[in-house]
Amino acid sequence: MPELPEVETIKNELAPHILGGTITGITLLWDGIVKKPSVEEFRSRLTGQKITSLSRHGKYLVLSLSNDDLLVVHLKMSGSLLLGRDSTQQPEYTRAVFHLDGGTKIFFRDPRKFGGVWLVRDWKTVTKNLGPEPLEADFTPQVLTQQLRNRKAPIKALLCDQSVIAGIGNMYADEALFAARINPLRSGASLTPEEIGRLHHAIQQTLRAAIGSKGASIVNYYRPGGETGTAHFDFKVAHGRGRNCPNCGRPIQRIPVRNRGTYFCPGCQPAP
DNA sequence: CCCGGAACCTGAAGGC
DNA sequence: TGCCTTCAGGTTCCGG
Repeated sequence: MPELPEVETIKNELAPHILGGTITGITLLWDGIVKKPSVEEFRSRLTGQKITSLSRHGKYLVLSLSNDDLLVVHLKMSGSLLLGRDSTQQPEYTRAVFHLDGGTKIFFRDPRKFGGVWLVRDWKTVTKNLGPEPLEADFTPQVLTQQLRNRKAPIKALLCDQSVIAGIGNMYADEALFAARINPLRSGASLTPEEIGRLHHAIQQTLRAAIGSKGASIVNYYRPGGETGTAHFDFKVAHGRGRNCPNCGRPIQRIPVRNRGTYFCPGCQPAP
């Protein structure tokens, strides 16, 4: 499931292969992957454009093009962008292929058809209300305090809310809360300044470590070269069904929070 | 504005 | 062996 560390890794590993390349054509195997504009306009505006830069905003990947259009990509839960050459066999569940001059291909593989691409002038029209980037210098404990102020929802749900913080999803929310020793059901407003300080540190630490490990390959995450990441080997609680807490040895618990599987240690993260 | 739940979508895995 | 249920979860939409 691509979250911030996975999308960051994809951006970094895609860049050297596609930066400066020109899109010569698009093969669509499932039209529904194009969210905006129409399929016809998407194809005509994209063809012939040079890729001038890559950036990431939250879980969105943005390719800047020479005509000032932006190709915005969201992989949602099961999407991957795989590099290939002319001779490469098309992976199963490929929904779109971007052909570049020189023979490079980018396969958008997405078994569950949740992902999408947009061709827009301003990426903010796609990402709507994106909160602060957790790894930017301006993401301070004060900013986190402000984002959680007066919020009654469980902190787990708030961490996964892209308008509160950009880029965190189910896995890293669980990991950050464990590292900060905060129960996922605590309300945002109930956190003390000390707990917010711990959480702020835990979020940055968890995301940075995961980027260092090239992302977590629990299910359906592949890097552009087809390799997996290794961040999940460092997970303490996330997807820890049947395992014990590495700190205190108690069984890791799984509870639903906003219909999402939430893993935590009842000893290290005491109930509210 | 805030909150929680449903819907979207399909393959993998486990139970009986 | 095969059918059924559960799980995986990012985002948007809707009702209260």
